[in-house]
Amino acid sequence: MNMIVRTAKQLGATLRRYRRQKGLTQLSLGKLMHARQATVSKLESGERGTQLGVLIDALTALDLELVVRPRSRAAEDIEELF
Amino acid sequence: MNMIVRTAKQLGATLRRYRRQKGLTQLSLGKLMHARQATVSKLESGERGTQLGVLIDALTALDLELVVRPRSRAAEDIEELF
DNA sequence: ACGATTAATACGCGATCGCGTATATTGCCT
DNA sequence: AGGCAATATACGCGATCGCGTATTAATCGT
Repeated sequence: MNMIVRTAKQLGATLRRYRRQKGLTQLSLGKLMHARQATVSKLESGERGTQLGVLIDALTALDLELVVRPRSRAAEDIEELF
Repeated sequence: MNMIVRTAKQLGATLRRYRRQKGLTQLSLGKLMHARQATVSKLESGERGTQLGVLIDALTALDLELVVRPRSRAAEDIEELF
């Protein structure tokens, strides 16, 4: 279940999905990454203003990693799902 | 050439690599994404404080996408390269 | 339907962003 | 070595972050 992400909203939605999958609440995840529940909320809602560090901390806490790669044509179909 | 990224520094280095590969300078990329050359510089240097929107704009301008996925054990070996 | 957990939003604060502009500093090429 | 392009830093400014704390609003299970 690897999620392709091109926008802040997609990124937020993806993180939320992984968080829930791990049975975490915004509060518990926030504690893991030393951030407030409100901050997690903003990140997941796809606010572009959020700091990069918050994203990195979330990835670490959720045991996720990023792959950066050229955009794939195939992915464009999937994009609609968001 | 898909880059695995777990830290802000790795992310910056990866973006720089892709930018150069496309023959762009920080200035020209900055114009594409409506940001200053200095902002691109900060992003590539891996400053965690950079805003998420800047990253997204850079990905768009460079025609890149992100894949979010569980951390792979194998990737840990490669990590040292950074 | 109702209480309880979870998520979204608010206020004031200090810190820091990206901005325009400008100036070091570095790196490359002949 | 010299000169130019590319990158890193700096200043002041307005905007916005994440923070602590708290309060709505939404979601869930029974």
